[in-house]
Order: sequence, then C-alpha cells, then structure tokens
Amino acid sequence: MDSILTRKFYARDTLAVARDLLGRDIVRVLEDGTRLACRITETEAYIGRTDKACHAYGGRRTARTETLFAPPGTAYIYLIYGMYHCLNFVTEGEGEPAAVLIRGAVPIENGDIIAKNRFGCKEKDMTAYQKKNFLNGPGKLCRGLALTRTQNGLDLTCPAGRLYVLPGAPPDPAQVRTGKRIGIDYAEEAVDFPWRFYL
DNA sequence: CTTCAGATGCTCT
DNA sequence: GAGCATCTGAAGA
Repeated sequence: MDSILTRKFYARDTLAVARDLLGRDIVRVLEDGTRLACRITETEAYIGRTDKACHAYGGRRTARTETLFAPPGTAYIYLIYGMYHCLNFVTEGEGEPAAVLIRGAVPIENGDIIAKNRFGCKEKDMTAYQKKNFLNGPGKLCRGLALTRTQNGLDLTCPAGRLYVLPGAPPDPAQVRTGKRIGIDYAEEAVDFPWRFYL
C-alpha cells in the first residue's frame, strides 16, 4: 500500500537526486519480514562521466562496477576497507554509471532492532541504542540496516521489494548544506567538488 | 576536544 | 601486492 519513489525519481541528474533524497525515509524489510526505516541526513554524488572519485570513472566497467551500469533505482552495495559496506542508489540515464552514496541517517522505525544489528548487543543492553548518531556514516548505516553485498543489485522501485524509499516530502532547500566529499583524497581535482549534501 | 593506528578482505594491476 | 567512498578505541593536549 505504501507509495514509493519510482525509477523516474532516480533517473535524473545525480546532484539533483542526491539533494532530493535528504529527509526521505529508507525502508529495509528483513528476511523475517521485520520492517526497518531511517531518514536520510547525508548523501554524496558520484558521477562516472566526470568524476575521478567514482569507481566507474571514464566508463570503467569491471565485475564490481557492473551494478553502476544497471537501471536507475538499483542498489549498489560494495565492501570497503575489508569490513564495511556502502549503500548507493544508481542514478542518471540507463547505462550512464552514476550513483548517490547514502552517508548518514537517523532511525525512524524499529530503532531498537537497528541498534541491535549495528552493535550486535544483547536485548537488555539499551545503552547502545541510547547513543545518538549511530547511523552517521556509510559503514554504520549498512550495519544497522543489515545490508551487505548480498543485497547488491536490488531493485529499489519494486513495492514488494526488500529495500525502497518513501516519497515523504521534498527537503526544505533552506536546510540543505553542501560540502566536499569525504575519504577520496586520491581523486585529484575531484576532491574539491561540492558534491556532499547534508541537513 | 584532537590525532593515530589497526582491523580486515576484496578488487584491480 | 597495493590500495581502499570506514570505524573504533586509546592516548595526548
């Protein structure tokens, strides 16, 4: 019954999508049917055509980047630093490698279960859940939502799917901040692109 | 508050 | 074999 963001939403300029995703709710349905939700607070854009920080810069197509060439509205999830995962939403036109990295969020629904995923703590230990900002990083977010490479390639536009985004309301432009992206010092001139968006 | 090193494994050269 | 779109805890200022 939920209405969800459609392929049309993702099939736009990546910077526009990155901005527009702020304040929207990601829904993650676990294998057992449990529904988790969190609100996006921070995103970054990666655009293969012009961006040396993008895995698919210059149309680079490998086993890993294959997902970036999938239709807009596909989830691109990869392993980084040997132990953390990053969640991205594929954007732009079909066959154009680009995506939005989801860098941060706040729990909205079933926060206690998200906390349990995130910290692997026992049920009684609520100190972890009471911590604030426990989804403020791409690796933390994926831990909390139990996302791994197993979910790479999921279709975000399928209403019965395990991962999608609710329309909610567009972000208030006055609250959107921009800045340089994080952790891409290798990307030469692209390190200074103001392609990070947060509330 | 800040910096710093270590964990850990996949991907591409 | 090198490097990576990160996080954590410990130690210093």
